[in-house]
Amino acid sequence: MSHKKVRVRFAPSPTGGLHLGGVRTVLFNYLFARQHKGDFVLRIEDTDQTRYVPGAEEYIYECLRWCGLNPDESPEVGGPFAPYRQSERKESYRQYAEQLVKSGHAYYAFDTQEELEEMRTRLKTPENPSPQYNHEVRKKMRNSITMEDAEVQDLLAKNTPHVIRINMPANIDLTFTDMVRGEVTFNTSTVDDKVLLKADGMPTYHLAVVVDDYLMKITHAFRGEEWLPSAPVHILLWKYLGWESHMPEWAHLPLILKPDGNGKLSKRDGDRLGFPVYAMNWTDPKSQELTKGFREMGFLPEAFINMLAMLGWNDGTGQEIFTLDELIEKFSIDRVHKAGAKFDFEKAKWFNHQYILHKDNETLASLFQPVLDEKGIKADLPYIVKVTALVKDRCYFVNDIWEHGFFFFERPKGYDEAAVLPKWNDDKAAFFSAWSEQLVGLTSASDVELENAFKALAAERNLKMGDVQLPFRIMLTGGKFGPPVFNIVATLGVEETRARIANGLAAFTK
RNA sequence: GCCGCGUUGGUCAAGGGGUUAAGACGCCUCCCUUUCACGGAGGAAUCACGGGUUCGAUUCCCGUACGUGGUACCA
Repeated sequence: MSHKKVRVRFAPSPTGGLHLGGVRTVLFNYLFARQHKGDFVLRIEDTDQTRYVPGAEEYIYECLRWCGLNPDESPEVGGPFAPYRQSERKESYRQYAEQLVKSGHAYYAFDTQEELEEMRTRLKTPENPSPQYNHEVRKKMRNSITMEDAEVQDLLAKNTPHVIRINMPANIDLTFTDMVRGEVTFNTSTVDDKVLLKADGMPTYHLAVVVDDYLMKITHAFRGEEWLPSAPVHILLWKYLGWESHMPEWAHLPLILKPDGNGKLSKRDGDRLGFPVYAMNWTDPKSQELTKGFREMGFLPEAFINMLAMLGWNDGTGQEIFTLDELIEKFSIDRVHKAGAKFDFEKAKWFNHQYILHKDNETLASLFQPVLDEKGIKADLPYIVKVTALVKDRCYFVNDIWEHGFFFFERPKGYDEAAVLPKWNDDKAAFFSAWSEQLVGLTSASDVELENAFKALAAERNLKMGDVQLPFRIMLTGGKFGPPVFNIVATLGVEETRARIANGLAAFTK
């Protein structure tokens, strides 16, 4: 078992944007595979044809590319176990379902939707609000257990719509070991006769996941905790199909919850609370509704991944910033938390901030350039790099470079007059005129030289630095913000600075 | 309702029979800075409750409460 090559899979159904919990599942799969020199496969679980959403599959590929978590095998890149799209494997499932019928572990059921509904409403009581099609109920339904063999054969011969259901044992305790939770026990009496093969011939998730994990030689299965209650179905299927010794080890990952309580985080919460839930922007092809993504919000993929890794896992040392390679090296499934975690967007922002702080200015600047392009502002890269270096300290997102440095690209549209006017006087106006003249000779001065010259001039005219530096800043930026004044001057250049002094002087001297 | 899983500051969490119960985010104070950040130093704030077991439980066991997931021909 231990010498088997590790193979893991991420198996999303292409029904919309990829949720951050999904990306975390990808991450854990990926880390585990890389750490064990194994394979990471992407399998598309598109067995529900009624939920097919165009574009969702391509979106998933793009997400994984952006995150840098590329699969070794997938519908896109192929692989030795192709096809990787379950709809294309349709034909392979029926035989296994039939095999289960033959061995008595499954049966044909001919109940119509209406009959099922009727059964549920009839059996529904306050004590049992959701009646299940189980070992008791099946005795009163239309299936190959209650009907005569001849009748069943007849219905089958006439192509009567039917499903195949698992025949859950009435009362056995099923225990298995989960890598995250340890021993977990279920009694089969509490689980229903799940449909294995639908009337349209497609398998349900329950059958497909077992058959494909077997066929694709999956050794470890990671999935969200919401799957835990159906684990007994899957385990029994492995057993009934005769593959028990090949069954993967299970790991049910804790859920990511809403920040304000009450359930799993959903895309609606993002809209409601103002942060992304999907990895990238997703536009619903039907409604054209746009759901915002982390990528477009200005998250760096490394930061996004790092943040996700810490949601439910830590290495025990207190370290929080990890490169992907470090994560591959240090990740361990026994250090995955059992309890769900409320998502904290403030912490997510902090991660991105850390990555921005340590990212080189050239990369940041080129990521920022499109923002300028969009605004129709032309600036060359070296200049953007200088600006980036000056403002990145206060940026949580790449896009924030604009918010904190817009005045490097356009002149102030207005001034914080309340901060200047009350203390404005002729002496100060004269000082700035003189300073502007002096600047002509300082075209290649450094920020420090500029500051010294400014200080000397102020002293000469009996003005305190504090009295003139703030007005100067406001002339240049419009307000009480931005990097150190003389860095701004050095970046803007003498010519532009003089123009702004002139404008400021005009505005303040009314 | 039933079944499963869980519960350490507001949030993420380390720890796991004897500790001043780490650390991070956020919040607050101060220093640096004649803006704001960055950086630095501090601060407030935690073992859900009740029973056991034990010389001793935050830690182990059992209950309760609460949270969360499932209970589909969805995944």
